[in-house]
Amino acid sequence: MANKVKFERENVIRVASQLFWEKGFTATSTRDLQEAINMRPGSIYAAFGSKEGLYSESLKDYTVQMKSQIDGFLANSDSVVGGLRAFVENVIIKTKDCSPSAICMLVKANSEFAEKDASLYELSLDLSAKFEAYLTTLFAQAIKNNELSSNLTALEYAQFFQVQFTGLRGYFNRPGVEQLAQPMINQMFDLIKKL
Amino acid sequence: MANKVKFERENVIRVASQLFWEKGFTATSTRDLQEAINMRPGSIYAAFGSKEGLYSESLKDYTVQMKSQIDGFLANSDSVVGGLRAFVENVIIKTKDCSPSAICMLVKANSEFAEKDASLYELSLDLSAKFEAYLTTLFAQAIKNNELSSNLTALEYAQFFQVQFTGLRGYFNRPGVEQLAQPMINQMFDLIKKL
DNA sequence: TTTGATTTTGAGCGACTGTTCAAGTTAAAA
DNA sequence: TTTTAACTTGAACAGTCGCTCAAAATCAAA
Repeated sequence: MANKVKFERENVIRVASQLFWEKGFTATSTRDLQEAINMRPGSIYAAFGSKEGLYSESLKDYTVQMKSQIDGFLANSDSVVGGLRAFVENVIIKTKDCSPSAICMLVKANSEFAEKDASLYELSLDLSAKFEAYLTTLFAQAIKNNELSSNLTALEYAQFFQVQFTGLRGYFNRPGVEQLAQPMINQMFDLIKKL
Repeated sequence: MANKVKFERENVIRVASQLFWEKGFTATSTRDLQEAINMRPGSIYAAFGSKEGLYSESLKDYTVQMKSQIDGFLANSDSVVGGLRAFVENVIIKTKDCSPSAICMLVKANSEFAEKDASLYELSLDLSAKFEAYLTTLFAQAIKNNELSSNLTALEYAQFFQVQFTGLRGYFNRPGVEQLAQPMINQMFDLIKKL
């Protein structure tokens, strides 16, 4: 054997993720990254292959973090819908100011790569599909628990949730509308229960 | 006097707008633009000052086009809500394949510039606010016409519309979900009428 | 036809891009 | 202690970026 890898891979990816999330893929230069993660080009390219490779890992890690965040709120809630509501409130209200962007990194990726960059476009589609599948299992559980009616399928609830959540995050990506967040989240969950 | 301006300014801006809309500001190079609008650097910089200047004009033109598109649908509809529904269906279903992106250029701008580039960030916020004000006048008319209840203010309807519309456009920015568009638009307008 | 202000051209500037790789450093194995 | 494979470093490469400006082209006015 030989020298161990000095940097902590997970931590590096998390820092890179923050930068990519804030600035987007194209607008983030490798020199920005070098400074943020404190690695020299050679090490970065040995570990991740390319800027695209590092972004790819960052985006994957982002979705993992988001899922585990939701799981956390679900564990501390007595209902699925309550857990999701706590998650939405946390993202839109509580962690708004310490987040690199109000807009979901996955949504930003979908927007930035649409039809262009083959590999990253495919990745963002794939991760989006997997997240929708995950949400669908949650809503299936909510229906099973009689938290929600069976008028809609679990997938339809998941779709409505995504549309509403993405729309709200986009809307609150501007200054001076903070006091509208809670009422609009209330409206969102009122609607979900009445669908 | 002297030589006349050869290019047609409006047309150039419209072509540039398509490119910026598709690729985003950062990922669009001045050489991409040169080719698309068939102008050499000197002419572009004489006419628009900078890449940022051309983008600025493009984004402004985009919102003008969007407004006049809505006005067109309103003129051909017997109700405000009907006109808005025709507009939404046109954007999400009918012109989806001939549009540079499924996502609103203004939303893309809000996402790309958030907290970063001062001037373009301000511009995108300003245009967003003006568009919301425009929408609010439309919903005020709809309430006045008894198309919608007075449970919500015109502004609240406008906010709900934007959240839903933006969310839907983001959701349909992926392949293979086309057949869901009409039902989800129906759901959106059912909800608006029941708010 | 000549004039002259205006517009267009495109070579090219300096800065920055993603990436490479030879040389240096590290620490487990011998 | 020496060896050696793994890892880190940072100068530097070729290409692209936004942009400039001297020279050429253009055309209304004289």
